[in-house]
Amino acid sequence: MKLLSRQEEIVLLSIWKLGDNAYGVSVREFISELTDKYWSIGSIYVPLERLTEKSMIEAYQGEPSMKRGGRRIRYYRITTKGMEALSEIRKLQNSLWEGFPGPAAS
Amino acid sequence: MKLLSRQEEIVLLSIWKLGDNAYGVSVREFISELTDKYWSIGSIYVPLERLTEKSMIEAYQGEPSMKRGGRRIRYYRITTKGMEALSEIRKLQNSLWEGFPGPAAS
DNA sequence: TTAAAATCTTCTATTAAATAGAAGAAAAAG
DNA sequence: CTTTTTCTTCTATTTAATAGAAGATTTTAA
Repeated sequence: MKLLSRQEEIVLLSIWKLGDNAYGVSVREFISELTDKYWSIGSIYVPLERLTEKSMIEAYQGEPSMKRGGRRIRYYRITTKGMEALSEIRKLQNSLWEGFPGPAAS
Repeated sequence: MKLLSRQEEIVLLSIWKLGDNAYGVSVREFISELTDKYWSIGSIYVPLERLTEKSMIEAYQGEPSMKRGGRRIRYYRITTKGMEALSEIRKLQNSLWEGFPGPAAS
């Protein structure tokens, strides 16, 4: 299996962390706060679509009417395949980073 | 500063690990063994050149005559800037992966 | 001493991913 | 009913990853 790209890793983990509140806008906010960087709309939605095509995440519709103005929300959840891809990249990272000085992983 | 790409992370850390034996072919071998995957020549040399342009690594010539047939070897070492980029990406990974089930980082 | 083989890098083309943001859809608020 | 908000779709552009042929340099072997 091909390795996860950086952005795929970040987006996947964000979805995992956001639980039942993972959708385009919330993922973007989460990543912005985490990295303290600007992220364009496309830099979130394009990977979301690609990860969906690869079946690493799947989309589902939220409740028909939720508070606040806006379009119907397209939520995402991570799939088994997505979790496997994360585990694989983590194993690689563990080998690669072994012995590196500085703060250890949490 | 822009985040390191996946391949940049892998190549940088390989150079760091290989110490005074880091050059194109040895980096490629190292990564192949680590990942148990095929890596084309270009998938190593292209990032090496880009990292050099970005001053995250620097090249130096090896001894004029070393054993084995072959062209003069172009060795690399990681720079301060390269180490900083690694530290930055590691910090991000530590936040991102916090709480993820499975083997912790080493 | 030349030819062949080995080791290594340069070069360039192609494919894939990241980044950017305008435009539009849907719902709530005024 | 118009405006404002929230959210996604779409598509263009830039950047990175992948591939491997070709060429350079050195050793080995004939």
